[in-house]
Amino acid sequence: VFVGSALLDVYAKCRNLQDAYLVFNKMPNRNIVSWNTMIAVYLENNQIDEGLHLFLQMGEIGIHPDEYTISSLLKAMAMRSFLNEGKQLHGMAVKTGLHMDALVGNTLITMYSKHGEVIDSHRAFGNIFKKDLISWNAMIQSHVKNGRSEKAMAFFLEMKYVGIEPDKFTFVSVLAICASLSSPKTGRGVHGSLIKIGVLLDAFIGSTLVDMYAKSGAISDAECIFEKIEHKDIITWNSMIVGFAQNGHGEQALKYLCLMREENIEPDNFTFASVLSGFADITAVQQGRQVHALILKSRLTMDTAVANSLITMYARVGSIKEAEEVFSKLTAKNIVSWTAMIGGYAQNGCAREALELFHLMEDLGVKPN
RNA sequence: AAUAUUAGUGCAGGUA
Repeated sequence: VFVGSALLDVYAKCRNLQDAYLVFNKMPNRNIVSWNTMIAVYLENNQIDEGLHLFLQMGEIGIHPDEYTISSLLKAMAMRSFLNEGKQLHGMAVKTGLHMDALVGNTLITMYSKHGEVIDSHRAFGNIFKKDLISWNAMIQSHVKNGRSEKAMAFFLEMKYVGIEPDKFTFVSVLAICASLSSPKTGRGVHGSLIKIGVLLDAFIGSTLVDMYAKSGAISDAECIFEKIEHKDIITWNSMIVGFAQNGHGEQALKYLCLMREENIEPDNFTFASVLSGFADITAVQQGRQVHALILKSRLTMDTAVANSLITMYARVGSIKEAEEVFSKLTAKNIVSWTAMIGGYAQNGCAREALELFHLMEDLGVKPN
């Protein structure tokens, strides 16, 4: 059984669903770990129904779920449209007392948070018998994601007060608060304490710092951190590039796009949307067209955000034709696409076109915001 | 001895 479960997990980590199921099926004896592993495999591969099915099967043959079973299911229920199922599972957990378990409780915090239910999230936190570091991290993150910076900060202070040492997960959340406050002072303080504690400057924490300083308008601090990060990943580069773009340094953003390509890091849609938005401010047409060409040449399929940036950029420089072309080719238009194009017409004195497009949008059932 | 829970980046419009 042990070997079988281990093997199962190996296939699971290799994303080999069929082989994992074969192993599971051929196992002479299955224990709770075998079931948990197999259920988790399905859930992680987005086969939610199969996962739930297996969960029911397990119950039918009289194997009781443990905290691992419940938490992996709850994690999957954090996705949209699964709130009810999540609540049912929560109910089951309460009956068996598993909701007081940290593993289950932590997952509940996150599940409710992702559904925007901060109060239930907080309740789940309160019900955990022995709160651990992850409980606090999840709770802080829950508040951050639901736009409650002060609450998040309060939890951060409280956790330190009760003697729990924050880790890099904690700091990522707290730095996100600082970024949203645009307060370099607070950010520097937090930065100082994470150094004190000895958190390493990896790509994750580094990118968060770059983002925080950039959003606080301290672009030179952001650059300074950026240089110090040894293993930069794509998000590190993107954070720096957005930083430049949002602080009115479109040229720098472009320069860093070139630099990252020289380092053989493939720009993604985030990169391009950021660089282009930087051009919209400085009305740099030629560079914008170059980047546009670069996108078309690359393997990347541009997403809506990139197209929207192109529309805005072309509209800003008065090239309505090019904006229209991008707009018409864009299949997955969202409200931003429509607003950008309508606004583009308006700013170029095409009031009639703007109105017509607005009506077309409504006719297609897109609601204005 | 095998399974598990928390973290980072982008696009339009808005009164100083």
